[in-house]
Amino acid sequence: MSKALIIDDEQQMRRLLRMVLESRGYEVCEAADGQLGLQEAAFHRPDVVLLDLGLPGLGGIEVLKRLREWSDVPVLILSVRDQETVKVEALELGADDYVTKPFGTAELLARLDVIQRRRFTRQSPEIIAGALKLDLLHHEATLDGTPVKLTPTEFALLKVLAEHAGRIVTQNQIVKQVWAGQQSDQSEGLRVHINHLRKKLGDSGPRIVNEPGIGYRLESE
Amino acid sequence: MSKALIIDDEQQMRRLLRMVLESRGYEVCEAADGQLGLQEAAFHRPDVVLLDLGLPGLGGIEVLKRLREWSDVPVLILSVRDQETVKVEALELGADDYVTKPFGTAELLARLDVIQRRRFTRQSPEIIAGALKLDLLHHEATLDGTPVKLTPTEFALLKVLAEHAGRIVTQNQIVKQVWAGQQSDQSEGLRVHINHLRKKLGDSGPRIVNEPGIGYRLESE
DNA sequence: GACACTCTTCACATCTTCTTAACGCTCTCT
DNA sequence: AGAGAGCGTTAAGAAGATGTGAAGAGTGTC
Repeated sequence: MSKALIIDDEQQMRRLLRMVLESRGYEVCEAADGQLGLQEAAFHRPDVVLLDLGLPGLGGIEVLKRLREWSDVPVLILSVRDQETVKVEALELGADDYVTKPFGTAELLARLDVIQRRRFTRQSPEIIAGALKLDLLHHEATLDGTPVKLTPTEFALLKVLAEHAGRIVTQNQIVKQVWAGQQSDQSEGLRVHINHLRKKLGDSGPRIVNEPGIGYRLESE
Repeated sequence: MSKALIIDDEQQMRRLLRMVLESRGYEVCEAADGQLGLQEAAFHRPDVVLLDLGLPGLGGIEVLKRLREWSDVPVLILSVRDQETVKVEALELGADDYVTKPFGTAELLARLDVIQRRRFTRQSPEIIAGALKLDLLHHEATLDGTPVKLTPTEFALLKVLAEHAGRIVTQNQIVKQVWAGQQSDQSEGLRVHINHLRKKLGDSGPRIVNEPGIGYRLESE
């Protein structure tokens, strides 16, 4: 049975969520503010976290940031409309998805399913983008079946791009995910590694195109 | 209520499908060949498409390919046995699932439910104003589904306008939000960027209207 | 210690984007 | 009609971002 942690300051919302989740077979625990939420997360080790962005005191973003320092637990953001900027920030920090209040229970459960399933699918860890295949388990990359030798950072970088193949990935997002937990500005080195990747991928594979001022995109032709 | 589009050349099959779908609460529209199907899809914007692979003229595969050029709508393939190669091709082109004729209504509805739910996967925070869509996470703008290339400031500017779509935004407000944290007076350059945006949005998209002496307004329509 | 490998840093060339300035148009007020 | 304000449009230089090669620092292996 899966454990879910609800971090929300409104008691009414917590009660609603608990009902919905328990009816789906989740084991539920609650926290009324960010500080308590982090403690609960550390203690109960939930399988999924539902996090309200509009927390008093320790804000939702801050909670997510600290949580991500030691945990990969899937996080579903609960937000109200017109918090677009905050939502973007949350997703960049590694939140898995979000729902906008007020939300339908069907949608909530569907999204929970998705991010839970993503967890399990990671056990057959492969990312495929056109002719490119990344074997996450063995840290091996193949292009049209022939292996490509990549260094650890190159692999991590390519992984981020391939996960969002076809879409733009912000330099911020890349740096945050590839050099997680480092403070020094790596945006310089990013260019170099992109350069190396492009050479190794050659002409046959997917192209890494730059969107000036924004980030990069992996084009699977 | 969800809208479903049936693309099949056999009238009998269309009638059967319509009955099943309407009993489930779908709003149904039909097309007897691929060409019409694409037109219907563009016009009615269905939430799900049921596509027969054995279409005369413009084949099912071709229809799917063209559909996917501008739409992410979930597609359920209807095929007869022994079309394995074609089915694989369809799935690779972005079809979501298939049922083999003859099929049971229960199975059909079940699969519809599944691919409908998949619509929820991975939501990005976005602003929508008519045909225009701004994906804030990926910094991507699309007009009727086709991507529009915007520079960072253009994107920021359009974001401010789209957030208040239909209402007037003062030049002051625009400048403050787009060039936040800069002191130099950008109200000159604003005109230039508005000009660029109008060109890129073209005639099909929402118009940027000037309110003399006040500011600008995005007319969604 | 020599070597191979990787990551980072720097310098410079190249390209994109931003800003500035200039000019013409339209509208309003006198 | 003329003057001025506000806006649309265009072009060009400035500023900024990216591509690319190479050199040095750190690491682990033999």
